[in-house]
Amino acid sequence: MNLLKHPLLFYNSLSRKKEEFVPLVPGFAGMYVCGPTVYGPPHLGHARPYVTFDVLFRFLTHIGYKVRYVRNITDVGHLENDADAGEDKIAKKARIEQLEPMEVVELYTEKFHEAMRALNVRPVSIEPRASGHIIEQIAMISAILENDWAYESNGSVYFDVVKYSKSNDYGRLSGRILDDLIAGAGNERRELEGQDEKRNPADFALWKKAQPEHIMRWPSPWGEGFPGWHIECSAMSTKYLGQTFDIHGGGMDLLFPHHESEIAQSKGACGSAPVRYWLHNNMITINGQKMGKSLGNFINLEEFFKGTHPLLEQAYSPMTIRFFILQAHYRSPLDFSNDGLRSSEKGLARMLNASKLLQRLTPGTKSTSDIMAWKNRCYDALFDDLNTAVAVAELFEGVRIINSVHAGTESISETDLVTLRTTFNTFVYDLLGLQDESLSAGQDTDVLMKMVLDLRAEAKRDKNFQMSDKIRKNLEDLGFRIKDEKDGATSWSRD
RNA sequence: GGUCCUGUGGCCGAGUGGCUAGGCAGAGCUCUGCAAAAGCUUGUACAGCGGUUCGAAUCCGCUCGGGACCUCCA
Repeated sequence: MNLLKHPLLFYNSLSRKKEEFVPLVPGFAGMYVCGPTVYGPPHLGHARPYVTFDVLFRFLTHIGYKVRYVRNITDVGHLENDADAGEDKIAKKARIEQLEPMEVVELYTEKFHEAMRALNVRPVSIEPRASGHIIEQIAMISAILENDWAYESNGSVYFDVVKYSKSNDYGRLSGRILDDLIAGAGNERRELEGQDEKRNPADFALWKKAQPEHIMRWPSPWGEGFPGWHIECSAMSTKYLGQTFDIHGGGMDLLFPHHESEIAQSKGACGSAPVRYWLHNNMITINGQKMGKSLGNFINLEEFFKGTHPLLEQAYSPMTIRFFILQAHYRSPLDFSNDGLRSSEKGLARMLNASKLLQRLTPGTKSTSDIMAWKNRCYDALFDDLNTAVAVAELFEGVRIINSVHAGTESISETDLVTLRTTFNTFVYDLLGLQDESLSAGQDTDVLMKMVLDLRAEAKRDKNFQMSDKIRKNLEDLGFRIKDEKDGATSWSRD
């Protein structure tokens, strides 16, 4: 089976339906995902897109694509909506903590990377920083100005949405109608600084003049300032993936205005639509409400790993979080709950246990399950809009087969066993990116455990169950769970 | 107010015009010195009300509930 030729479907936010993925250049895939704004610690909401698109990255690579995956670090810009409107978020945080802005950026960039490593999110191909691409952003703004899609006003540059929309479908991606935006602008909109500089409230900033209190600032043809809220992604995706590229991903909350503006900027600068397939993951909610920085209801990933947040009844390991996310389809909302996380934790343990069992399964003469059909269902799930939820369900069918063969109620042929092993391990470890966190016990522990279990086996042979049970109990108290297998062997794992 | 999404068994969560999702929890049985695990069996859900259809949880309409975006946010 040539996996590269297999139809791969994506739900494209632009067309609002599933489309077959056809890359711009056969065999290559360009992918851009909006990265984090590094002015705070990463929270559960961050985990979703980065885990989701990590799986996509892994899957595209697995089926034979040469993938360039670009995910930015936003370390400049973005206005705040409080009394200090107009001030750079990062600058504000810096002032509060008495740090240089770049110190804040470094701190939270590293925190982000730590969390990603813990979640086994693979490093991306290129991770550009907005602050390192000021020149590119200025160049793009200049191009937009030259094409007359923007205007300068009091040291700032704004994109002329009204003019642009006369010959372009501004609002197509987000399903917005410009008249509605303008109509709603008068009452519902907050008083953002600089509104009076705009020709129309729907216009958005490409470059903002720096206020005196603004610490992060760069020189530009329009004076000292900082880039607008959306231009970095356009500039960096263009630089590393080209004027038009295959896949752009991000959270649904970025549809408008961020991604809508990206399209307008790219068309304004280059004349062509930047993205062929727009993929958006849904939100993680808490008590049915979006978990987000602005709502203040987020739980940091570190708090999950340590169980330190008041809403958490226990700690949840990175792999539990990852598995929890993958058990839902990326376009569905996912509600946080202790019960949900706990069931994911148990389910994952069962799956990884089966994986260990699989390595020492012995083949029989024939197979009682259709392994090829099962394998195809696993692949079909991911080919159909990256349905990890269905893939996980199929893997549990694999778990059932593995356990049944081990228990002797089913059998498997030698060739099917090879297929089962390859497919199961490929999906669990390579594609879903799960890992067994209990395996990192170390060689010393292995040796010692073997000795202790040998002693216990001896006690059992002597029918000294009092002793064997005591050993088991003591090990359990130390966090080691042991299990007597049917074949007389004893396996162990860490809690 | 506008645009869009959504409502599935105790909980979490797939999916589809007619055929088993899956996980967790629960019940029973089997295996086992005991334990743990595992296997087998079991629950017959799709917000409500209409309509289309031979047949709808799946399509359409209405009602009710929840959410996202419209302002930085994954």
